[in-house]
Amino acid sequence: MTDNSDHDICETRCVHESVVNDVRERMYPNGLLLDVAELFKVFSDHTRVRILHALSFSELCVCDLAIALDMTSSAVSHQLRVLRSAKIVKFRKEGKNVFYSLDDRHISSLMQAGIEHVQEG
Amino acid sequence: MTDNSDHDICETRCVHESVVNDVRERMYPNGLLLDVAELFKVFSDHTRVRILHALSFSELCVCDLAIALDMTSSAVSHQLRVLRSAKIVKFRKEGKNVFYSLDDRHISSLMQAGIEHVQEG
DNA sequence: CCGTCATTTGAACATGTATTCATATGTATA
DNA sequence: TATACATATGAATACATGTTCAAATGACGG
Repeated sequence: MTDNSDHDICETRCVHESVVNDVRERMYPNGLLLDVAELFKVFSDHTRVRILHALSFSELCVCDLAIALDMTSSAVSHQLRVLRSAKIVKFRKEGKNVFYSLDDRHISSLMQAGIEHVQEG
Repeated sequence: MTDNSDHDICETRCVHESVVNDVRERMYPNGLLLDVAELFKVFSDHTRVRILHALSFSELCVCDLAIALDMTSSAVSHQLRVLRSAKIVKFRKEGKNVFYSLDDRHISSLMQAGIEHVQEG
C-alpha cells in the first residue's frame, strides 16, 4: 500500500525538482493556455478547415459554400456560427444573402502554417 | 413540394457560379485539409497544450509533467500517447524514466503563433 | 400581403474523446 | 527473486460536438 504522506495528485517521487520548479514558474497562466486550446479547436474540424480554406480565396455566401463543399446549407451555417463566435470570420448581409469572409489576415497565416506543416510531412 | 430536378445536397439556386467554380478549382485536396484538421486537433485540448507548453522549456519525464501540471501520471501518459502518434513529441528512455521533448522546432512556432493570436485578441 | 428562397435555429442522434480506476509492463535495487 | 516504482494500457464513464431533420426567421418579387 502507499504511505499516507503523499496521497496527492502525483503519488510518485521521481521528481526532478529544480527543472519542474523552473517550468512551473515560466508557464503561462492556465487561462491563457485554455484560450489557445479553444482557438485551435476551431481549426480542428474538417468542415471548418474547408470553409476557412475556401474563404481564403474569396468571400462567399452560405449557399456558395454549401455547393463548393458539397454540404447542406444547414451544416455549413452551424459551423459558420462557431467561426463567428470565435471572431474568425465576419459577415456582410446583402439582400437575402449573407456573405462571409475571413476576419483577419492573422487567421489565414495560421491556417497556412498548418497546411505547410502537413505538406512537409 | 420541391421540384425533382435539384433534390441534391444544395437545393437552392443562389449560386454565384463563377466564384464557386474558381474556388472549387483552387481548393486543396480534401485529404490534405483533413490532415490539417487532424493536426490542429492535437493542439485543441487544454491538457495537451499545457504539456507542449511545458516541454517548450525543457524535456521532462512523465512524472515531472504530472507534477508540473497537477495531474495524474495516467492522464498525462494518455495524452502523451496522442502527441506521440502525431509525431509532435519524441521520447528517450533512461532507466525507469521516459523523457519527452518536442519533436520539431516547427511545432513550437505553431504553438507560439496560437499564443500570440490569443494575447492580441 | 403571399409565396419563394437564403439563412438560422433547436432538438435528436450518433460519434468522438478526456479522465479515472484498475491492472499490466518493465526496470532498477535490495 | 522479490519489491518498489515509473510508465503504459484497457475498460468504463461522462461529456462535448457534428450532422440531420424540421421548423422559424427575414428579405425580396409578384
